[in-house]
Amino acid sequence: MLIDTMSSEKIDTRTRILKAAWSLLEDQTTALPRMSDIAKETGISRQALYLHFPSRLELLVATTRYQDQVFEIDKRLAPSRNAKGGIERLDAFIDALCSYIPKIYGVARALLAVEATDPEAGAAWAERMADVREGCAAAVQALERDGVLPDGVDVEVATDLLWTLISVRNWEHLTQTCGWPQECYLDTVKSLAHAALAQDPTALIRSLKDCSLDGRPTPS
Amino acid sequence: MLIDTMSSEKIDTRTRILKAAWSLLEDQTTALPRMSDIAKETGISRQALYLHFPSRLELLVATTRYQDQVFEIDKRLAPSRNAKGGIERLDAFIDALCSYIPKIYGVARALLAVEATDPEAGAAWAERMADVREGCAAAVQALERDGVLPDGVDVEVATDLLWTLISVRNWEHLTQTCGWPQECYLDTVKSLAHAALAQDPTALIRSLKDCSLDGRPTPS
DNA sequence: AGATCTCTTGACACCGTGTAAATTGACAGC
DNA sequence: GCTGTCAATTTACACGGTGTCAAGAGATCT
Repeated sequence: MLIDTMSSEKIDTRTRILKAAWSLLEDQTTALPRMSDIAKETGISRQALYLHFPSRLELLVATTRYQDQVFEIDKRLAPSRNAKGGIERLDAFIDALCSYIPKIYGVARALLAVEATDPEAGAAWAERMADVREGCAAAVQALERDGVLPDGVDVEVATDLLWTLISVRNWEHLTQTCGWPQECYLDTVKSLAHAALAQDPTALIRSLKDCSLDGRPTPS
Repeated sequence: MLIDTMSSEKIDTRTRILKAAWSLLEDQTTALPRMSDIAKETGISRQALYLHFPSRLELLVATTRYQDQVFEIDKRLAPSRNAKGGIERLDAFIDALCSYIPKIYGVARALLAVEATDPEAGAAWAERMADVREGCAAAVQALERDGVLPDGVDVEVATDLLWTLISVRNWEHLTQTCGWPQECYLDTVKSLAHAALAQDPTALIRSLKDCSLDGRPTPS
C-alpha cells in the first residue's frame, strides 16, 4: 500500500486498459471495439475488465476523462480564459476546441454511437457538452462586455449558435463527410462566428475564398 | 390476382407494417422500437415481418421511402426547381428541406442510430443525403448563374456549407438540444445561407435579433 | 501461516436479430 | 368436391454481445 504504484516500471492495469481502449478507438477503419477486443489488446481476460469498470459505457466515459487529463485540456483553454478582449477570447476558445475535436474524435464517436440507443450514455455526453456550452457562454459574455456583440442579439441565442458551430457533429460533417481539411474547417467556423457574433460580416466571405478543396479525399 | 388489392377496405399488410413502424418511430419519449414492437403494433407475429422485409434496416429504409411518397417530397421541391432567380431558388429549397426534417425526424433518428454501428446503414443514409446535396449544388449553381455567389468562392465549398446548414444533425442540435422553435431555426439557417452565399452579410444579425427563446423547453 | 488482492477460467443468463420447419386457414381454378 | 398456393402462425434455435457468478491460481504483505 505504501509502495509507489505510479512507478514507471509497472503501470496500473486500469491505465493499461484505458490506453488499450484509446488505441482501438482511434482506428476508424475497423468496427467499434467490443469488450473482448479491449481485453485482448490490454492482455487480460474479458472478465477482468469488469473488475475495473462496471460497464462498457463507464469505460468509454473514463477513456474520455483520461484523454482530457493526458491532453491537459485545462491548459489548452488557458489562453481563452486569460484573453483580454472579447474577440481574442472568442478566437482562442474556438482554436482550442476545434483543434481538440480531431484528437478525441475516435472516443467521442463511440460514445455518440452508444448515445443513440442508451439514455444513460446520452446523459453522460450531455453533461460533457454542457461544459462546452459554459465556455461558449463565457466567450459570448466577453463579447458583450466589449460591446462587440450586436445590439439586440440575445446572449442565449448567441451562445447556442456558437455551441452549434463548434459541435462535434459539425466537425464530423465538414471534415469527415465533406472531406474538408482541418485548416479550412477552422477558418470557416471562426469566420462564421465573427460574422454572427462579432459584427464582422465580411469575414465569412473572405475566409470562404481561401478555402481550397483541391486534394480532398472524397471528390463527390 | 385481378382483384383490386388497393381497395379502401383491406390494406396491404406491407403498408400496415410501414404505418405501424412510422407511428412507433414518431414517439421520441420511448426507446427505439424493436422488431417485436412493430409486429405487435401491426397486429401480426414478429416472424411475419420477415416475410415482407429482409431485415430491420430494410424496414427502416422502406419507411423513409414511404414517408417521401406520402408527403410527396417531389411536389414540395417543385417551388425550388421552378424558381426564376437564384435567391428565390435558395430560399424555396431551404424552406422545403428544413420544414421537411421535423416530419421525418422520428424515422431518421432510428436510421442514424443504426448508422453508428452498421456500415450498411451508413451507406443507405449517405445515399439519401447525396440526393440532398444534389439539391444544394443546384441551388448554388443558380446563385452563381445570377452572379450572386461571391467571386472567388468555390462552388463545392459553397455547396458543402449549405449542405451542412440544412443537415439533420444541425436541425437536431438547434431544435432538440437547444430547444429553439422551428421558426427561429429556419430564419437562422436561411440568413446564414444568405450571409455566406448571397452577399447579404447583414441578414444574419437581423434575423438573430428576431430570435426569441422565451418559451423554450430547456432553459439551460 | 494466514490473509488479501488481482486476475484467470469456465459457465451461464439475458436480449435482440435473423433462420428454419411444420401447420393452419382462406381463397383460387378445375 | 379436391388441389394448389399464398400469407401468416407457432415453436424452436443459432449467433453475437453484455454483464454476472463461482471456484481457484499466484503473488505479496504481515
